[in-house]
Amino acid sequence: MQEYFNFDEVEKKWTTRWHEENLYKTGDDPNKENYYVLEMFPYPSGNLHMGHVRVYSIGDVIARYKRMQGYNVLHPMGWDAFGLPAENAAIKHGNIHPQEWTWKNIDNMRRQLKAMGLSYDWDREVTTAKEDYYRWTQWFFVQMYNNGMAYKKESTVNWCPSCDTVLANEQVVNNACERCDTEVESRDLEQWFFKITDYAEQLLEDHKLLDNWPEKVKIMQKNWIGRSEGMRIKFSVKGVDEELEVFTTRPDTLYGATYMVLAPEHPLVKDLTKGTEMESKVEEFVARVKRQKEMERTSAESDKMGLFTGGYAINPVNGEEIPIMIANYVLMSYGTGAIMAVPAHDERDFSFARKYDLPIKVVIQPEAREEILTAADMDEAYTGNGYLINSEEYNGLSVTDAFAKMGKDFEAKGIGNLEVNYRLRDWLISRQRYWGTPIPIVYCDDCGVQPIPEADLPVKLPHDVEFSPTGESPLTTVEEFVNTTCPACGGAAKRETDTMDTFVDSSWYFLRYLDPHNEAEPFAKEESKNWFPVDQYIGGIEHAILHLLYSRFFTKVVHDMELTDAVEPFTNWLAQGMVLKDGAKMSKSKGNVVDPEEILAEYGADTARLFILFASPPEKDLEWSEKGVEGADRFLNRVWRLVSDNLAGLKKVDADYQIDNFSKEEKSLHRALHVAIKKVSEDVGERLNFNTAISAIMELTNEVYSYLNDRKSKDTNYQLLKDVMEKTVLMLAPFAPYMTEELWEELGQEGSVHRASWPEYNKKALQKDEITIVVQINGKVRDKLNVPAKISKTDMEEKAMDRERVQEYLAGKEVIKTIIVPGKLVNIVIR
RNA sequence: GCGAAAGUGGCGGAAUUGGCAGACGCGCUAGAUUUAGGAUCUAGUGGGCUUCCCCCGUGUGGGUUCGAGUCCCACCUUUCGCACCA
Repeated sequence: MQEYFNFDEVEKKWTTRWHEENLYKTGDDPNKENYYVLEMFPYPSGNLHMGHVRVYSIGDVIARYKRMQGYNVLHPMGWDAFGLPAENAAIKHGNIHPQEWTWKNIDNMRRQLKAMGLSYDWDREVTTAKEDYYRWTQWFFVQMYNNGMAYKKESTVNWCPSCDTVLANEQVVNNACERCDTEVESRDLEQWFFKITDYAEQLLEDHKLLDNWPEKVKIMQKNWIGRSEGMRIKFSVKGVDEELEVFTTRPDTLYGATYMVLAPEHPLVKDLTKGTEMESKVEEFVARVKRQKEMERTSAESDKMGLFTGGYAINPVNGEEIPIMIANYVLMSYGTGAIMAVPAHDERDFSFARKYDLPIKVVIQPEAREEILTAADMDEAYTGNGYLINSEEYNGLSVTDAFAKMGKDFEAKGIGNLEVNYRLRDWLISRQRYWGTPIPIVYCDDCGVQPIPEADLPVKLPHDVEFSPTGESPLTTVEEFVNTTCPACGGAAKRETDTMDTFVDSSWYFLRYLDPHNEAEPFAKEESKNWFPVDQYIGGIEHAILHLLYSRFFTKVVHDMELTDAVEPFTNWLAQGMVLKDGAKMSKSKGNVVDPEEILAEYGADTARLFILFASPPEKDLEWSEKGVEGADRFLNRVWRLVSDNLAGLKKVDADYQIDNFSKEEKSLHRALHVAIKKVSEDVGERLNFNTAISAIMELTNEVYSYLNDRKSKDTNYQLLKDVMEKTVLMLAPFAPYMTEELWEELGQEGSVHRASWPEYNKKALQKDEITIVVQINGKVRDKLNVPAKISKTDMEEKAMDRERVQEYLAGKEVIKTIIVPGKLVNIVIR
């Protein structure tokens, strides 16, 4: 046996054997429970980065641990292979096709993942850009078109001028493109949408089922969905035969409405101003607001701009005539695009009213205030609780009671309806780019919009395309693609040329893994019963809204299509932290990138994995440290040497012994073993705290070293040592799969360590004969003493009191009381 | 502005239920081994001090408690999310 761990040799040896034995094939033992662990699949950029190393190391430890625990484990890997960088690379380099670029990257990254020793079932590899996958993405689209979940409409959408395509709302961050950070523009276009808003309530409601999701992420999604309860109230408009509807969360302040505001895009604006002296002014104003960037318009700090339209609305409760304004701070995309303004009790309305000198009428009186609140002494809106004033029969009611009573009354009188509104918009899925799933729709002059029949799927993405971005989909230039026949009438028709957002591809890949070779359906329902939902999902928090919300939506759609019983895709989600170097995220521009390939070449996969799991708990950010990597390497070699140095002795015996006549040192080592098993099992299995699990194994290893050092001249108990080493190797196996496999073989074991059972601890072995208790005087530790483990409370107190040191402290003082925590401490309170 | 999380040695971090703060690792110091270096092993390593005794110590200030890193209140700093959504 080598004296040190030669990772290169060992990795080569076991990579081959594992492949030959198909060791990580998904289990199908009917006597075992199933467990599905999944990490977010990568975009094939070409090379792994440290973030990948971290997330896949975490997933692999869980997969390996669960296998050893006796589960059938589904642990698959694939490629989020459609997307812009492939096209951009093609444009930049001129001579490489996006497909070729992608396939090449996948090959390289697959090689890198394999080098990391990850236990994937590669037979289930899924690639979203392959026909056998996107065919089913299209199939889902057609199903969704047929049940009304996919539809086309013209609206104002976000356009990224750098990516030359529209974006979904979720892909716009601070008014900039989530991918390239370019400021987005608004365009009015006809686009395809998924009706995610139909599921707004359920997406919120079902957060309840996601106990083990980070609270933060649920809050982010909740904010994004933006549910608010309120009322839709109808105002009549003076002199115009039309009603003006507003949405408000404060119907209780209706008596305080002193003006109305329409979004500049509101259709009523034209009706109100047509032919009036205001017409040209209003038109000018609308044009000005439209020129304003979305950012300026929707930022809380920016100035509110408004203009009187000349029209008046009638307050339905008291008949008051109130002026109708238009203003930039009211958005057409939320609610009805119009509001009733209650400046006394809404901050935005207040600042607008002050700026344009509009009346302010107080209708809520703060409970705590003695004198009556008036508009004159307000310098900000009062939005808190209180009771109603200036509101006729509702005077004196609390805000909550008024809301309830007015809601009921207004509904009865036909003034308004209780309504729930959401900030969430439908998901815009069309993209004007080449490298994506074609939308399976044709347009026929006679039959209109026609989905492609199932039998004709996939609509293949043509290969030879001039894909330089022009703002229109590159597919429009491919005549063989565009010109087709109508599936309904057989006449000439044209294909949809937009492709789908790649987030569509990744919204259901976790379902395809269940049954990746199924040619008849996206997956068999039976397989979803076996494996779905994912028991443990792992990935970056940057997808808190995007991918995770879309996947939840998709799962609910698939559920309602009766293809699965599950309503949520990911039972547990671990959001892993970033990998930092010098306190900052690794990036090319900062020049602080550490290439995983170099680390693997220098230290091997086991060391790289061990370090990245040891340096920090998985959900926190991790500071990369070359010294830390060396430390991990040192530890693995310490374990290796324990086996190699004692191999002769270990080979002679079995791990079989009676503890009854163990020496003190042997007992202590035996106990340390079982303490470690308990700790590691809990940390890996329940807490997912791999850093402390590894430190527990290190402590055990340190115990073995001190045991061997203490006994230099005496006999080593090889039976015990063998047991300790076997179990150390088992516990280390999920972290360092190569080295442990080699040691397992050296220890004379048959079969793979990764098919062996996880060790169990013995409760009895954890017990101590003698324990150390602490004696405190007034809460300060003053003495420690060793006592039998089974000592009674009174004996504890007695022994503590007997101590010389304690007596010194007690001299001349009065003992007020003593607190005794069994097995831990005695605290003597003196005065 | 609102919301959430965090703040512990020189560094990464541990302390799971209110009970010995600093496990484990890095770094550092000393010793052993070695021709030397590296590697390895052993011991030490929060600060102070009248040095084996005591005092101080988990962002700051207060509080609850026999006892607080942990609970409560106020504040500071950092990170993240939201930010005219009616």
